Amino acid sequence: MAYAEREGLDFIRAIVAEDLRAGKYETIVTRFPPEPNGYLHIGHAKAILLSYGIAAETGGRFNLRFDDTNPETEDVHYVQSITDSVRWLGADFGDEPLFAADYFGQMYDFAEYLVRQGLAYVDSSTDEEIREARGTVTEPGRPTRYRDRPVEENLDLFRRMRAGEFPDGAHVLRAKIDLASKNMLLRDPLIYRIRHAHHYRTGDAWCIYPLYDYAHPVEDAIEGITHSLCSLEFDNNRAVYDWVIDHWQDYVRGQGGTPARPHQYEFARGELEYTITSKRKSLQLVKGGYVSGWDDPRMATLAGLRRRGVTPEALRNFWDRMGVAKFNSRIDIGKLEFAIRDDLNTRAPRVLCVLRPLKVTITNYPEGQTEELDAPFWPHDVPKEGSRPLPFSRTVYIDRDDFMEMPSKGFHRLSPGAEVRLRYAYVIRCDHVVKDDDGQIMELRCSYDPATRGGGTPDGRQVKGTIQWVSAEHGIPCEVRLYDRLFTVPDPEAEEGDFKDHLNPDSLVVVQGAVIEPGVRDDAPGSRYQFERVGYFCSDVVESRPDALVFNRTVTLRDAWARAAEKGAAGSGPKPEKKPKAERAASEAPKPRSKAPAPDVQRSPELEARRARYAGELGLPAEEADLLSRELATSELFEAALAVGAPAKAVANWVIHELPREQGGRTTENLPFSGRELGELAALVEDGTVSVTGARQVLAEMVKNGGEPRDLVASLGLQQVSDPGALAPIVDQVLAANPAKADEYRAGKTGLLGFFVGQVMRQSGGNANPALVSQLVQERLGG
RNA sequence: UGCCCCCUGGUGUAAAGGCAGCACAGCGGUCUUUGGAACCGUUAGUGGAGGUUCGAAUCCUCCGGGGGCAACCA
Repeated sequence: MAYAEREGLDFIRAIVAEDLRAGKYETIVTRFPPEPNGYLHIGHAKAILLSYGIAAETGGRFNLRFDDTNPETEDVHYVQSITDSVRWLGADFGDEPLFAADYFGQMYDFAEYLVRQGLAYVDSSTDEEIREARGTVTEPGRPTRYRDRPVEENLDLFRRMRAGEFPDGAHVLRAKIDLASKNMLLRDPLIYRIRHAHHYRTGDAWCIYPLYDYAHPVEDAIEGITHSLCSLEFDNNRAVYDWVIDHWQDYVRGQGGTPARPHQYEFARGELEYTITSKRKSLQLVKGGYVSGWDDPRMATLAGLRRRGVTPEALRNFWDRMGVAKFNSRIDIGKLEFAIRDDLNTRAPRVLCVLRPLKVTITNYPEGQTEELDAPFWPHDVPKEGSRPLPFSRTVYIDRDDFMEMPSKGFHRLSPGAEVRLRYAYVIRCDHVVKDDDGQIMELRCSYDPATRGGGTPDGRQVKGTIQWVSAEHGIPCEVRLYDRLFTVPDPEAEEGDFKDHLNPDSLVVVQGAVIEPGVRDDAPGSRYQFERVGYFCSDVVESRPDALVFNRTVTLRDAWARAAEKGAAGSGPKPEKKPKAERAASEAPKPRSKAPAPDVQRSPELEARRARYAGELGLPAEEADLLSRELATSELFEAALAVGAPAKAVANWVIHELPREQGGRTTENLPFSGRELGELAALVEDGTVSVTGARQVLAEMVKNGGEPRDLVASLGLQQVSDPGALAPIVDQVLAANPAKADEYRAGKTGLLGFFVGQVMRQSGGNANPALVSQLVQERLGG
């Protein structure tokens, strides 16, 4: 992955690339922090692969850290399965996983520090009291009567909590942040609670346990994590994360250390159509016997996928192709299937297996004769070597689906009187259909063409169909498990009622009595194959044995014939309508308004008066008057800028449209320049001294370091060039350098105007008059 | 209901204010001893309305839609 260029990188990798470029970190450290209370699923794979991938690509480190701060739900059994899955995926986390529980001592010490700093307090309210005092989304919270406890009392109580003097729930430790915050999570979050519970790792050493919002940032800081990646729903938690980290830094510095400064970034978790990932619901499937266990090949768990025959590489490629963004979606299951096929195509040797055997007697093949045909394991386009001898005899099995007594149009396999090729063997013709008394087809009597040994047709005749077969005498019976999607609807959890109502009754079809070529008998458990024309399979690691082979279908082959047949079938129409991405089209879309309505903004009388003056006396549009008078700081800035003398409209544009872009995270109050400078900048644009493009560069510099606009224009060399005589040569040069594009433009691709203007602007160092350039380009190109 | 995040073809995504591109799916074709694979071609998109700008998917505003937050879970 090219970190030198950020183009094409997902937004998180772009941030990492930028941090690396800026020298913010020497090495990138990421982590995957599962709670050991369940199995990993395919969505976790995305998170693991993202964090691990970034570390690997940048030569950094990746930690697997168990976030085991809740003794009541966690178990060492999950530690094992999660560790196995992460290793299987190929995410290298060093020798051993890490455990949050190992940091309990440091977390406790830091908590005492917070107490001593007056940043945390022991609240002895009941949980209902705390919840009630927290307020609601529309009302601020209120302090409980313990919020202003003296530091010494807090410290004493906290130490006694830790010493085990109190029962569960008697007290909690809370961070003292802001009870009135619009962000509910900042309303004095709980950071420690009392739980006299046995912890799978620390035993009974602790009876107080830290909560997520406190524990997680501390864990990250202790490990020196640089980029802490998590899913979107933790967005609101980032404010607490940063609060904790900020104080952690003070704490560590106070001890003479140099603290790490991790940052949290959120991305959309990966969800897949036709699967569920909820721990609770998955457990229902397991407990209720709907599946055989957490590693049932139909489960979206990594254990299940693995048993189904999916490789880690397929998963890696899949998630790589999916990318990373901030939009929650459910991914088309077909994309996963593609990635699996794409991977297995070059990985799985081809073998012959007949799922539903139909006996074929080759009447002109000598009774008792056997011969061995050489059959390659790989098709011509897979660059791998190897073949095996395939025994052929007078009686073979073919799949019942490959014979049609009354062939439909376009069917080119076997039917009465027709020819088909037995893969790697001979061309046969069906002479006679043998039926039982009920009319069931029992056997086909065919003749073979000895000249076609190996499958070729020396006479050049066309044999369109080629089918798989197995010698009856040599083939070995086996069980084949055909797995399909577990649910019949793309989003089972979103459906009304019980998600189990949407279980696919055909998600597992067990085929007994299939017959496979003998060569596979002693292959290792878990071996993967393509059963030619059928699909990708692997032998089941748990239940397959040489004398009782069991194969799991990983994925079917893409099947153009089946698709065409389905399409031709009576009125089957387009496939089940997909749920629109978002029911966005409120089709009776109402009221296009010419002017956006001013929202209800509570304004002080003073600001209200200003709004009226901006709209009236200054003649600004209502929307701009509204925007300028919402906050005092903005209004003050505007007024000061106005005093310089530039037109109100121009000044308003800079305050409303240009400043926010450059402002970044800074608040208007904290800008290193005042309204006067902004007004002067606007004036410089008005009198043509600098172009808007150039002025934006000046503004960016002003936001960063302050300064006088006029001086900056000079020092940055941004005096606008509006002389056609000076610009024309550059325009001509750009046009001459891109003759093909010029032709395209003349042919009607007018979108290229922006390209040409952009090129000229770049070559002129950003100080050409863009309107003039645009005009020049259009003149030259006959626009 | 307050705050926060998000919205690009059917699907997943790219484009740091300057050519809307890639992949899957679809459709059509070539090739083929797998109705597989590969290859070629092709359909289709910036939620809406305003604004800023020479130029907007990108910046501003409003509207619409999706998601998150009022656990002593993570």
